[in-house]
Amino acid sequence: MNTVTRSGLRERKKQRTRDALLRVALELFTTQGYEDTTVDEIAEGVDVSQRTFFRYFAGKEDAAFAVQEIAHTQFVAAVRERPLDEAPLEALRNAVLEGWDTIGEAVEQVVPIDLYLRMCRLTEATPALLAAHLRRNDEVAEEVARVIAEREGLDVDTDPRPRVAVAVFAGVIRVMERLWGANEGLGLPELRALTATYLDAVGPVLAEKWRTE
Amino acid sequence: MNTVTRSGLRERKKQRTRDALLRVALELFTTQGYEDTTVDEIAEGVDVSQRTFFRYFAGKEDAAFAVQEIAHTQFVAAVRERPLDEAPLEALRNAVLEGWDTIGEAVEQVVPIDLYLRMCRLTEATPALLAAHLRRNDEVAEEVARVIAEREGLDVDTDPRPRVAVAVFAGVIRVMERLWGANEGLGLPELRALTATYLDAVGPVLAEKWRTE
DNA sequence: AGGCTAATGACAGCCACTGACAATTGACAA
DNA sequence: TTGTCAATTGTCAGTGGCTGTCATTAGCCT
Repeated sequence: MNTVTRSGLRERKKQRTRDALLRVALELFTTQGYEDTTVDEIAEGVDVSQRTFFRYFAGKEDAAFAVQEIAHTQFVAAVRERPLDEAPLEALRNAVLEGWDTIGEAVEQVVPIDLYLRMCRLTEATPALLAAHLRRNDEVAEEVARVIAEREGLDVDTDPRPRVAVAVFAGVIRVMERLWGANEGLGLPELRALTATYLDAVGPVLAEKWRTE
Repeated sequence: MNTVTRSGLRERKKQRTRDALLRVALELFTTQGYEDTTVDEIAEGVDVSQRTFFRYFAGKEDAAFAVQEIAHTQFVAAVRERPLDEAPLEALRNAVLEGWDTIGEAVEQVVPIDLYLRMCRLTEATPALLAAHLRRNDEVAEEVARVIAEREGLDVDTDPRPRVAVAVFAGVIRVMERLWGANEGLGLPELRALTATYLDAVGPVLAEKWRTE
């Protein structure tokens, strides 16, 4: 005769194991490098078998991006909730800037924010991780393109504009990521500012001539 | 001392081995899938040891992109040789369109062009390959950004415009790649036309409002 | 308490990839 | 032509990511 514990002991235990694996994984990745960290080390650090690690994560890579996925989910949701009177690129811009403001608390519920930022840097510096990151970005772009198309009442497979708009936007974000990865010690506020600066650069880029003399 | 004698028996033999490995690899990839093809199978198909395969290619992935790299190299070269009076995006556009016209002969010297096109489709459909492809694109983008910056006499680390321009361009190309991958049976001419169409869509995308009613 | 089921560990095996060393084979000069 | 040198290759052993299988453990429910 137990009060209906919505979250059984089982569920809580699973959650704790997953969190522990994630934290240990990111900690090891960021301190000794992604390639130089074995799954056995991670599992050992949480005192579970290697097999258990693979029951929680599809692979090493999956653990590396578990936190990033929070950011992606949040961004897509933000785009969905933008007022309909905003133009597409305006909505994307506002959504990403809003994201920089709220990402902190969202991430902090799983791992320290500092760990997340270090992981981002590592991604930029590790070829295998960068490749995976770009592919995930590509998937998010497709999802966002569908959202934009729906906002504008367009068919994403007929009208090229939604996908092109998102591609342009994603490209600029990517440039910003690269820049951030290259410069040591830029925090979230600087990131926000950089994003705005780079998005503002899109207009001038399309001008015919850049040279003034 | 003859400097011309690049054609030692040794050199020719090596070249033949490499070509054979490449052809067999792509043939197997495109017929039975990338993941379902083992390096042992490829090596066996050329009658060399697995170890030898890894002496010619850094990995399975490397073989999959050996041909694509020809296209990349050619594109970068084309951008470099564009007349200086063309605006940045104009130069990129012309370079890529010119690339579609000449890619055929360049590729055909190594593998049948049809094999290359099938490989491109496979890349789009195989997550691991798509990730690697996007990373390589990213590298090319950085290289091209430096070329554009030099053309315009700008410092690529100070002025955001070269990288942003290339990112916008690369984004549009990516959208086109995805579209091409989704539609069966589009050949090179259609690809060329699609590229032009999508590049033309960039301007309208930046307009404030898309909805006309 | 005892049966049911989900979570785990232990083990075997596949595949990509690497280092080391010995065998082979083209290149080149005596 | 032959012997020496260096490049190419094969063999073998080993590491690490990842999966299937099966027995064991541990939460849950009556």
